[in-house]
Amino acid sequence: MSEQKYLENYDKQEFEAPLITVDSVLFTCHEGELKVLLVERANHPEQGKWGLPGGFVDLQLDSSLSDSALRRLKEKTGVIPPYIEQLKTYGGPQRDKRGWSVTVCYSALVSFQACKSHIDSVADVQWVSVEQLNYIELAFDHRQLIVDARERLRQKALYSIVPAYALPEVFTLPELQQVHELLIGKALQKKSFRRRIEQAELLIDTGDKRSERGRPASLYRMKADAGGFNFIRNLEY
Amino acid sequence: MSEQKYLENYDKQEFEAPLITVDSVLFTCHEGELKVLLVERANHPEQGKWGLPGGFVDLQLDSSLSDSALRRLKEKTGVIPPYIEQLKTYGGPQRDKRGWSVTVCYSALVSFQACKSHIDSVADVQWVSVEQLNYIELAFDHRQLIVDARERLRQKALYSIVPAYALPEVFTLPELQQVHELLIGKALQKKSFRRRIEQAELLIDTGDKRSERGRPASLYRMKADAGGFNFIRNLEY
DNA sequence: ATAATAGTGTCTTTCAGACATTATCTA
DNA sequence: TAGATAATGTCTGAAAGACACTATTAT
Repeated sequence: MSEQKYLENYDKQEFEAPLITVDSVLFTCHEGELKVLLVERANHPEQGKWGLPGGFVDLQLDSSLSDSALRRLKEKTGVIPPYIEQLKTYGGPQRDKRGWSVTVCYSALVSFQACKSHIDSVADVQWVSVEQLNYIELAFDHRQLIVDARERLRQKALYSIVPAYALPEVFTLPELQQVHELLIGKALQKKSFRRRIEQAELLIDTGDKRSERGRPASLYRMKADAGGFNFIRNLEY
Repeated sequence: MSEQKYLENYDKQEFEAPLITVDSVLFTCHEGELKVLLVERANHPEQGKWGLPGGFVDLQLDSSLSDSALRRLKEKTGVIPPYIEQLKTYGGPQRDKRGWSVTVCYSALVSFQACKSHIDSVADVQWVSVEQLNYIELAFDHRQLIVDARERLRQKALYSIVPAYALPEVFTLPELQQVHELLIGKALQKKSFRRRIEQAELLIDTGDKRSERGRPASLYRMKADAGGFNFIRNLEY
């Protein structure tokens, strides 16, 4: 049989296939806390529980998996987050009551300000601090996905400045250090932190300063490729 | 409607879903070369081309995605590889002629010896050195999956001794260094390489030595948790 | 002036790079 | 003994940790 004949006769339904979804763990940093975006589930299964933004791939709308993740995040936040990375794919017969299911999980970062107005305007989307997560019942295995995303981001904080994407476009070095400390779960040496960022020339000094109690801090923005830079040596943990 | 009623009425076929497969890039090191396991495709599509070991998830046999990957690798090599890690998931409408498809890709390592007899006994499975890959037409986007797996393993070689899983259970330090050099694509300082492994106490000296031309080399085996260890400082590249 | 926060100076420590030297095997 | 390969000694350099010190604002 030729390949063409094979394709004409191919029946996608011949074998039972898993359900497949794409979910995202979207983090931000606000008021000194690390927060995750949760969505209240409008439909079964797990109706009424809170879970990660995501859903089935739309074969018409989505031309890639990251497209699908970004489409959902845009729906829920009003913006395309500046950082998204594929985390891991989870699959098994138990994680969804409808049957064998697979979810491709993404990890993303956005500033609180970028989506504040959009999120304030809807009732079924909220930022939840990672501390409060323990007191909320989450849908499916989403608690595990958040744990894994957090651990990955923690590693990133040790050898990159990717966490800067959880801040507004313009930020101070002490603010950035705070995000890293939140993720790593440990205080960092101011000097070490600044030194490595300066030496790698990852930030642009805007020339402006921000003042509130004490000496004003210089304001920086990330260079275009700064998110892709990895230090050769990790911070201690 | 109750969740129970919802589940009873749920029709998995209601929405068109992507095809979903699991593929693995299995590496080994043999005769100073890095090699990848390829399988000749018996069926359409891409019949006759060589591709990665993998296939559709079997909802009865597989209880997780890694199960599915390991089942295929066992079929093709006769053994369960000692190292497997999820690499990345690829999805889109173009990568498989049958339609929108997703593949969850794993990266794995095994010693050449462990599966030599099994692989020699079948005609549709072979080790191909990464150099030769350029001259072989590969199915789907498998060339890209191999490139990505190799790049990930290259990174691992800079901060871990995961590449040791591409060697037999017992190996010498010069052998291990050679695998790292193959992956990183650069000669390493003998002293630096040995020092970090010694200091981290990742290997057990078997007490035996292997002799062939020159001073005999000590034989080591990995400690149980050595694959999970990461150095805080990378080798240069 | 004081408190608060931002930012620097500088010494120590850690660990990889470089490369010369020594050790132990076979032919 | 010569050649080959394994393993060590040791100096240098790069970059993080520690922490005291200075700088700049508001009240």
